[in-house]
Amino acid sequence: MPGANVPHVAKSEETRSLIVTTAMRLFTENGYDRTTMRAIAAGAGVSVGNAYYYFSSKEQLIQGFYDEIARQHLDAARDRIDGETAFAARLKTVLLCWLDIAEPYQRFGTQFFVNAADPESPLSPFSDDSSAAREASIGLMREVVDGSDVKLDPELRGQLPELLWLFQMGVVLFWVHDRSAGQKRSRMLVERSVPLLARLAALSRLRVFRPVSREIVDLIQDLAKKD
Amino acid sequence: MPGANVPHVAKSEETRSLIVTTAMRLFTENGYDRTTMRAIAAGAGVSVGNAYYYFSSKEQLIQGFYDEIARQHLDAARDRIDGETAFAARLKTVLLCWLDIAEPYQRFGTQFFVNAADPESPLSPFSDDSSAAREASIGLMREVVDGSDVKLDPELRGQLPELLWLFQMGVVLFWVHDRSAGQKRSRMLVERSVPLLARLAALSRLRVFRPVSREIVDLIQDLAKKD
DNA sequence: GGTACTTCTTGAACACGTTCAAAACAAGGA
DNA sequence: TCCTTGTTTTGAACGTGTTCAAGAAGTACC
Repeated sequence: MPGANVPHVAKSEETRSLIVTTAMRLFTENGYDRTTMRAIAAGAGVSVGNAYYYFSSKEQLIQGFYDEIARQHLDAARDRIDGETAFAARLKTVLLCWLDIAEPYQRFGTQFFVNAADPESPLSPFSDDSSAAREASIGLMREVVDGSDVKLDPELRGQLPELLWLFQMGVVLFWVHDRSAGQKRSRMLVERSVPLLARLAALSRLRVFRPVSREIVDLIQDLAKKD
Repeated sequence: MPGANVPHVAKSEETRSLIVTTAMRLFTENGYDRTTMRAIAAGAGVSVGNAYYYFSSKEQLIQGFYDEIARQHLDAARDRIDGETAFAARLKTVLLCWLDIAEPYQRFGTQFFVNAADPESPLSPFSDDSSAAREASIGLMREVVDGSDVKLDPELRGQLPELLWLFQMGVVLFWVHDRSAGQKRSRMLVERSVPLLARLAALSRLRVFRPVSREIVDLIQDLAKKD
């Protein structure tokens, strides 16, 4: 039973965290590829085999790190959109907030998202292993919509958080390829695409646009089935 | 000077092609990861070092293969859209044609596109090394637009081929993650999204929609600058 | 305290992609 | 025929991620 003084459990958790901390430090210092498992183990003062006892692969080591970014983003974004009621402003804030938090890690974040692009990898944003993080992110987008005063086709409203999450994945994809200073191209993408999205969403209530809007929602729903 | 009977040059080219052929066979048989460079070399009856004399890496081996798919797609798609004048039909045909041609290779195609997701990799669709193939694909999309009778906002018309190419990249991304039999989910995506795109494109001429449409085009143009 | 059981740790060994110095081969000129 | 120069081929060796049998350390029960 876990308690305040159960030394062996604490020790184990300590070793685990020591390994992941060392790994993150070395990744940021030298990049993912140039950091070897031997170096991580040596830096943490354990054997290679021990690192593999806690993490099943080198890839796995960054999962914890990914969770950390996601957690920071949720907290910071919730804080920043509090009180704001305009849909576009809320969405823009959430996305820019992600760019802020992820900025220091872009260098090896790239490597991370390359691994994540593998559909077989548990790091894929679409995988079962990522479903908790994914649901949390979609939940944030739901807050963005629900906390705003935007008027929407009700059909669209239910689906919108998921669509916004997909859009965020698109922004991340762009960010991974973004080599501009301070990722200012990614910021431009957000600054300018968000108002457009907001206008498109508003247009969804127009009669000419409605059937198209409905069909888009239907299609996404069908594609999401059994995935 | 290359001629009909310059045996040593022919020999070199023969070895190169023998290696790539063997590699492709083994990749399709066993998958990319499970095929070792040693196995490829052995299968081709050469030494490992020799394979590296012709191809600088294992990744590089699939570049030739990628070019082959692209070439087949260009030929087959041009053939299939000949005579068709409806924009939606032309676009749908081109995209479904790609799915047809790529189908046998989905198994290790996945691995290929994972490598391609790395922005640093020469295999990235956005890299300089891929610019020739990229331009060819965009050119095909231009044929799709120009050979059709679609009426468009002229601002949009110039940019549309590039946008359609981007859309195709999106379809490929979906396809990579598609585990359904015969990739029927990807086919559904194409079948149903293309008519929607066509309707959206047509809507671009409506007064309410125009400013939005213009801004989208501007944004894409700015984002494409110096990239 | 001794004994069985689980958790944790080790480092040698393996398989793979990749490199490289050296050898083999080809071709042209003396 | 021998020498020179450039191309092609070799396979041992290196560095890497990963595995695994073995042992050490800790825990629980008698």
